[in-house]
Amino acid sequence: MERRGAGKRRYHHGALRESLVEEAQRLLAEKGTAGFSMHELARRVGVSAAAPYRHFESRGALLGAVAARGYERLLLMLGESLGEGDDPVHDLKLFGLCYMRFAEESPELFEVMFTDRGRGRADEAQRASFAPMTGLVAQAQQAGGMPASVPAEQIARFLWAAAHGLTLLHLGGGFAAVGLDGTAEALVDSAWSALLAQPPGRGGPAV
Amino acid sequence: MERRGAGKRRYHHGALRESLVEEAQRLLAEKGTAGFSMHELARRVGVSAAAPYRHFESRGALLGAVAARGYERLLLMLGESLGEGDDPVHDLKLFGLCYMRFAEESPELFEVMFTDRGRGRADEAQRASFAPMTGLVAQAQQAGGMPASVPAEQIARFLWAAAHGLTLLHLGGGFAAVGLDGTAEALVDSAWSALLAQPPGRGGPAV
DNA sequence: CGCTCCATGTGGATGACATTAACATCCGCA
DNA sequence: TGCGGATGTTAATGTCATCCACATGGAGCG
Repeated sequence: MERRGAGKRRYHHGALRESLVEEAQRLLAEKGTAGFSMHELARRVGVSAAAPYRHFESRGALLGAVAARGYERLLLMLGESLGEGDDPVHDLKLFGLCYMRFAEESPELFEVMFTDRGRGRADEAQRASFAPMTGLVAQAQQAGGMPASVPAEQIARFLWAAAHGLTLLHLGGGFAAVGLDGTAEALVDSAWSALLAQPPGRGGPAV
Repeated sequence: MERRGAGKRRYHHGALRESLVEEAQRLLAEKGTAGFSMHELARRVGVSAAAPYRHFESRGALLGAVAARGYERLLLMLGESLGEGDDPVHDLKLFGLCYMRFAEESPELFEVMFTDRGRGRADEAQRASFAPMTGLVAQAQQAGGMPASVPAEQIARFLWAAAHGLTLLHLGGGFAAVGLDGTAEALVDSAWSALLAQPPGRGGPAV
């Protein structure tokens, strides 16, 4: 009840929507996706349990907003990590690294982002964070750092999937369960080695 | 013991544990992980809401058992799909394909299997389904179908992650959101192409 | 054959949750 | 100044997970 230190308790919060999304991130990080509840969120923000429904249709919608926020942050991080390099192959690696770091930093947020079956702006955001990869791959192909025999989009999609899978197995303890593990850096490194090491002879379609 | 079709209602179910796990899979497939509830499960099996707790410590434990069942099935499928081939590289591809097919067939089960943060025999099962890959990679390396400059386990881990990521993005609509999509087969194919296509010049560590 | 015991079920709490409905406030605008 | 809708509040409703005390009945013992 002690909102605003000055003792003035306003009936109207004034910036509930925003506060909700922010606090939701914290609550999520604390309790995990499963432990997250509207009731507790409202409690923390100092508002009644029904109030959030004036701003979000449902718990899912609220989480959708949180996910959107997450995508914004991810995009920001990706942008920062890339900016300067002029080696697209290197940038692609940084991309993967950044992806993993983000997930490592806020696993629950990451989960919400990719779990949000309920649609939202999520698709758009996902597209936005994927787009740069295709560009980088194309650059790499032109620079001769990557095989041009496969469409850039296809390679990009594969790289994305690899980063995604690496990330999830890492977070979920999949690698540990199998007796392998390591930091995000080590994982991306090893993935990249596996990827760039060339099959001998010809790259024939053994399949 | 199965349902006495016309007979009397037995106070003791006789095979509750088993029935629960079975029905849970159906319920899960129907309602999804989030929609799954102990109450409804009990209702469907024709038993009181408390009964399941005689057999499982918690909802999580029940789901853990379902996950274990899932791993069994996955292992079976993997075993079947591999059996005959003598080309390890091809087998690896089949492995990925099988993985995706399984997930496509029972997305909720798949989710439960890899979401089960609560531990259980899951680790063991995961290890078991991963193990064959390392072997196949090693074979492929010896046969010259894969670069030997990288440890087999590392490559296997990477392939696993790739398959996992491909699967999740496929299921979650990630690819569709980005304007790319396709069947499991097409996805694995394209991933494999991307993987096997050789970088030109030298495979130097650009990074 | 009858009796007792324990695993397995039953009913009925408890406390949390998501979501809604009906009512209260108050901000901004005519 | 006064009013209407946006934003909050309280008080349900119905579902959930889980627990407790009691019921049942099959298995083994006498």
